[in-house]
Amino acid sequence: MATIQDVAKAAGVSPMTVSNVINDHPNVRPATREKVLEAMTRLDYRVNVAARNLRKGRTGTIGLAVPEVDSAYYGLLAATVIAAAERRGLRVSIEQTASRDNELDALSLSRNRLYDGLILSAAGMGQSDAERLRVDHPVVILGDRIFGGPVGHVAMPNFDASRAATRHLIERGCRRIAIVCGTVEEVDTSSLRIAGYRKALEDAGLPADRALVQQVDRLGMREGAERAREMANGGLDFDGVFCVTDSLAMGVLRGLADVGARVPDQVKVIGFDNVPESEFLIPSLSSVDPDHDGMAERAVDLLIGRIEQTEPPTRHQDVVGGFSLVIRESTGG
Amino acid sequence: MATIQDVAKAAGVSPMTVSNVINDHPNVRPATREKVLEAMTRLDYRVNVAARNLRKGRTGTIGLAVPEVDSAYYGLLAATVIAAAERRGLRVSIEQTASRDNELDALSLSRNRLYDGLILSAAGMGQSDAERLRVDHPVVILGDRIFGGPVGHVAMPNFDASRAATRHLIERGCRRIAIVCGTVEEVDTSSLRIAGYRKALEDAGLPADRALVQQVDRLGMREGAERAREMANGGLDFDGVFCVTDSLAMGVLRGLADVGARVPDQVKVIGFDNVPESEFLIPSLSSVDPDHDGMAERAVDLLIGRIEQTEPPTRHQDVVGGFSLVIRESTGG
DNA sequence: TTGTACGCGTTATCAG
DNA sequence: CTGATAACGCGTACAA
Repeated sequence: MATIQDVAKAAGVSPMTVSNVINDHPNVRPATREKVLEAMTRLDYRVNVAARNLRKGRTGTIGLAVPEVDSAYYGLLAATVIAAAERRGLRVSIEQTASRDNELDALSLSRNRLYDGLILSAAGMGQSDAERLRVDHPVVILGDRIFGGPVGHVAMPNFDASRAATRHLIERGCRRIAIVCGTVEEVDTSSLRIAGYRKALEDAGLPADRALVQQVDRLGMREGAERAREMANGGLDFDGVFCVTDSLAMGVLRGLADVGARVPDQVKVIGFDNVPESEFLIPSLSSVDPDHDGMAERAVDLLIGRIEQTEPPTRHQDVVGGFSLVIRESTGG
Repeated sequence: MATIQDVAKAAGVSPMTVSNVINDHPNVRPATREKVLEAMTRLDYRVNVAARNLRKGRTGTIGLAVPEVDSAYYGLLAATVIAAAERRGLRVSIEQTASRDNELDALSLSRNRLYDGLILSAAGMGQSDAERLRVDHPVVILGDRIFGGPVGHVAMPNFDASRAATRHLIERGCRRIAIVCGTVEEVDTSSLRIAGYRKALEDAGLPADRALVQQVDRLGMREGAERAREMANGGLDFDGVFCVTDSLAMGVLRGLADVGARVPDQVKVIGFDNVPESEFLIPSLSSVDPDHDGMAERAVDLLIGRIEQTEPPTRHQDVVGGFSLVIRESTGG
């Protein structure tokens, strides 16, 4: 593999000149530039990014750490972040954190030195881990659970959006509304969404029946389907379901179909995330549409601010995204 | 940011000893090791991966380049490759190629020097690009289109699986079977799947009606839905649809619902990829289940072989994966 | 336009 | 056997 020195020698110039050509620096005579370019193609030269990164201390790449790469939501999130970063001239490398011990690996792991900064979509991280985030590397959390840590933080409008989603079900005539959510340990996505759900019930003067709060281990389709069947077969009385993710909702729709419950006639269902699939389900799924683009933009901007040092790296920043409701067939369209 | 020198100084040893401690090399007395570890925590030392990579010429990470990160199939693919690589002690960084000029960027781009090797899931790449793959870097193509290039290649069982899928529709009584596929330019996924489809029709003595070959720009849900509606509204006579991806099939199911066509009674639908969503659709989607795990394993193994130089880096290797049919409601399963 | 030092960890070589 | 010293990987900032 040819080095910049080889090219320099072949072109009869100094390594520095080759570097100048590569980086489109001015002050290189056209003739010289030609010679260098010719030598580069002849030797099939490629810059050694490791060397460049080492010297520059910058990589032009940010990392995006997500719990899973194979869920609709995180796929959407990744695509949105990539688009936002690209508009700002940054590349994105995605890494999956799930199979490793925990998300903190992605931070503490020296690996983050390969990135100018890291956007971390937290899932299994708790408040207690917040302090461990006190790294000198630029980090922005995209998601929930972490509050007040020394990092940037772009959060979903969990409470308000969940309240709105639940209110929508109420407006459509539901009186016994279940929520399917994750197990609640501390302040996290599920607990905030439950709070919004409860608030909406309270606003409407509906009783909060604990039996209607259905917690599952994973927020996946399978868990949604199983739980929906259990709810129906177990004789639970409900006429609406608010699912804290669309994946859960997809499963719930399927589970309800399995037990012969008609949606939206007998049960109305609304999800959260508005993943692309929602529009094409049968019935199509009503969902909370968080402002994915806006949140991704904000996350990238926050991160750039930290990278550029315009923000003290350990300062806390908090941003909450907007949302809208997308009403489709599953709530009577 | 502390360097290894700083740690050495703080611990009163040489940088070399620190390096030995970091890398668990023997020949370090426990007492010395302790001193070094203490200094490391005290200074909050993190190895500079850029420097290490530069020196070692290895990163322990492979790249995975996919056209999109937000489709069910590529998400699944990524998760599978990550799992396979992890079993072999390799990390995976995912990059999206779609928004850039073309997949070749991922190769020619110097960036690949950050990875020990690259698994490239080709989509827009044609035979003509094959030669440009003649890089000295370890590359394995996971997908289709490229044949005989100087790279490893793990292909889907396109022909056989498509034939089997179509045959399945025939066995279920379909006589007018449409195929929804991508636009065909050269030897690619769609053309191979069309060939398998045609072969199955031929085997059964069914005529090949060109009107039943429905080509769409993108293999996405929206395109599937639109096309299904057009087919039905346009008066096309069909009682079965083979979609070359599950995403297309999801859209087709939705499009058929829009026009009131009952699946599987009036029209049977089968997809390709067996993405996780398929199981939970209503109706659940029959699909070709390629041996994702096996293919990912093979791809990673091929790549490792090239990285370890046990294979000449420019040698061509070809592997075709296995498959099975998963029969669900959409074909009367 | 070029020489030189530098970024930082590791490999090779050498001394205790 | 433990540890130190020096050179190296390769591209770039800065002074010349």
